[in-house]
Order: sequence, then C-alpha cells, then structure tokens
Amino acid sequence: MTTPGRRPGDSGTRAAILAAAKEAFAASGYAATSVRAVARAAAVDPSLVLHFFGSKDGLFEAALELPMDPAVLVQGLLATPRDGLGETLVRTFLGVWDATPGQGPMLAMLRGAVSHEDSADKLRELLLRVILRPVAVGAGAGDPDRRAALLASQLLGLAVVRYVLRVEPLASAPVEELAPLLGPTLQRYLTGPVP
Amino acid sequence: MTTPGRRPGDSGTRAAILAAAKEAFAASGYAATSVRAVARAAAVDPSLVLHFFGSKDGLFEAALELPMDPAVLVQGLLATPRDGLGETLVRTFLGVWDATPGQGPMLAMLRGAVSHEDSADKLRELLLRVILRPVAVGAGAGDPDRRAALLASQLLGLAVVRYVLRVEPLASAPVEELAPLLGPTLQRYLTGPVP
DNA sequence: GGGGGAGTTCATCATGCGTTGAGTTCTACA
DNA sequence: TGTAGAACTCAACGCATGATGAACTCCCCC
Repeated sequence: MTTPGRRPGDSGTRAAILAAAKEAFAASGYAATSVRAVARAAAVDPSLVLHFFGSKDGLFEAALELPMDPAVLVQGLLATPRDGLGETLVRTFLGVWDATPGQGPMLAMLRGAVSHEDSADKLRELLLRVILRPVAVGAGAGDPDRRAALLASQLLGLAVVRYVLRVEPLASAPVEELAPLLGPTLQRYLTGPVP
Repeated sequence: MTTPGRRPGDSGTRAAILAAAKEAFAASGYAATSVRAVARAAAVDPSLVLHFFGSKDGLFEAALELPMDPAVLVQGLLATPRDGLGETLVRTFLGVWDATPGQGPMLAMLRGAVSHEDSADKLRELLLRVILRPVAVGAGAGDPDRRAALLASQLLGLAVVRYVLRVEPLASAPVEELAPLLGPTLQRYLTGPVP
C-alpha cells in the first residue's frame, strides 16, 4: 500500500494506537480485543503495535494508565472533614470515571479485572490498598480492611450499574444527584457501626 | 482413537458438556473460553458440543440457567416483613450464588454481562425488571426504578468484590456476618428517603 | 426386523490470531 | 557527513478458532 520507512515529522502514531487500544479494550475486554483490530482502528500495521508495546499484554497494560494520580486523590480525601467523606467519595470516584470521554481506561480496567486474573490483582491493589484502605484508616473508626472492602463493593457496584449495564435512571443521573443518594451508605461504611 | 457411532446405555455426555461449559465460562468469560476447551474438559469431540448446542452462543446461553426460579425468589421476598427486607435480600442473593459450587452459572452470567452486550441485556432484565423492581414496588415507598437500580448497585458490587476480586475479609465471611453489614444499606434503598 | 433418529467420530474448511524477521526510510546526534 | 537507531511496511509462521458434513453405531418404535 504505502511505502515503508519512517514518516517525516512527528506522526502521533504511538498515541493513536494507544487511544484506539483504550477504546477497544474498554468496549470489549481483553480477550475479545485483537491486536489486529486495534491496528485497524488506528490505521496502522499490526507489527507496529507490537513494535511500540512489545506484546498484547504490554499494550493492555499501557491502556490502563489512570487519568489521575491516585496519591493526589487520597490526599484530597484525607483532607476533607470526616462527616462529608461519604459524598466526597462518590464525587471523586465518578469524577475519575467521567474524566475520560467514554470512560476508556476505567472501563478497560473493570472489564479486564472481571476476566483477566492479573488485572483483577491490579485493581484490588489499587482500589483497596492504595485508595480505600488509607481513607478508611484516616476515618479512624477501626477495622479498616472490612470498611475498605464494603466501600469497594458499593463503588464498584455503582460503576457496573452505571457504566457497564447502563441501568436507568442511574446511568444518566448527574453526579450531583448521585452524591446524596450513595453518600450516606459510604459514610456508614466509613464511620458508622459495622457489627 | 475410539470408534465412531453411538455408545450403548445412557452416557451423560450432554450433562458433562454443560457442566464443563459452566465451569469454563465462569472461570474465563465468554471470549476466552473456546468450544474446543470445553470439549477437552468434558473428554468429548468438539463437534459433539455443537451437535448438542448448535453454536458457541447456544452453549453459553445454556450455561446460564439459574440454579433457582426467580419467580419463587420474588414471592419469598414479597412475603417477608418490610423492615427485615434488607437483610433478607442479602441472604437470598448470596444464597443463590452459593447454591452452586464454584458459583458456576452466576459467575458466568456476571463475567458474560461485563463483556458481552447480549448477556448484559439479559442480566439487566432479570435482576431489575424481574426481581428488584417488583420487590421495590412491594416495599411501597415510591420511585421503584431508582430504588431497584440502587439495590442492584450494592448487590452486584458485593458479588464483584466477593466472588470476582475475592477481597478479604468479605470473600470468606459467612452469609450470616454479611447480612447485618449490608442489610441496612439495602433497607435504606428500599424504604428510606431517596432525595 | 426394519427404519428413523440420536449419539459419536473424523477430516476438513476458511478465518483470524499473536508474533517474528527482514527490509526501507527517516531523524538525531557525532 | 556518517551512522545508530527509531519509525514503518510487508510477508510469513504456526497455531487455534467456530463451524460443517459425511460416516458410523446404537436405541426405540412400528
């Protein structure tokens, strides 16, 4: 088709591939996404994908980069007053999802975690050890592991219902409507009694 | 290898294939499970799988049969007193998951729903329209669609955390310990104020 | 006891997969 | 200006996939 060899100037090829990969993995999960389909979507030769990312796994891993630094999130959460934490958690969580159009990397991560053992490990590590456990510790009500797991259950469930199953009316409700709905639940998991 | 033709007696081949399929789909999801792998696990020729189930999709659909009749579940839930519904819902939900060793069909359904559009539709239909919405209507506090979606978010999140990510301590907690933890959340979604 | 249908095997098809390697053109730095 | 290496194409590898169709054996009903 086209002549081989490097193109003049700064072609944004690598970025194009990465964008296509995020979209594809987000839409179909790991197994159902092929390197060749990503290449096709990026209008690029399949070998080039592997040239940049080494392997399908490498590509997948690269597609999972978060739209925000988790450490910053945690810091922000630890700085909010204890009795507003529940709602803030909802707002922060949904903010990260909505930071990328189509929820690319977040959806890819969730879809990945559900059928790819390795990325399940990764999500568990990130969401629980890095984010929710420190927040639960900061809330200072004891039993942080259990509280973190409860928080994860409500937050992940929200993501599944809103972004994967797209259940109405939650799927199209604005964040400001969801915060007071789910906030009290998270608040109880954070600081309420957990028998 | 073996001679072709029908075997004498009642070989439980169809059932063996179905069992292998449930296990495989539950473990790896739709895309990552191959007809041939199922056949291998059932010690059977791949054609036989398609002879019985028509296609990979047919096999998948067959693997999703619930271990319980949803109508019965709903009846049971509608018959419990309003103020105990939250905890009963947790117990019932987890009861269905734990009814099959390894959570076969339930996990297959969840894993399927997360990356297979058709089974997402199915799960939404079953969990919301067939089960949770009627329960929310029965609770009689208004706004059943929103309440049902909230219920789904907590219940599905619990399933993800407990059976997919296997987050401790929720993963190995007995049902009786989880009921009082999550019951109040569901109770609020059912009968509490939802602003 | 004959025949239709169900269970079973095997060979085969076209397609798509992830990955590799060789070859070509451009850039960056010496 | 020379050259190492990055960007890029193309052809090919070996393998797995879902599906089909023919052949064969057994069961059950007439």
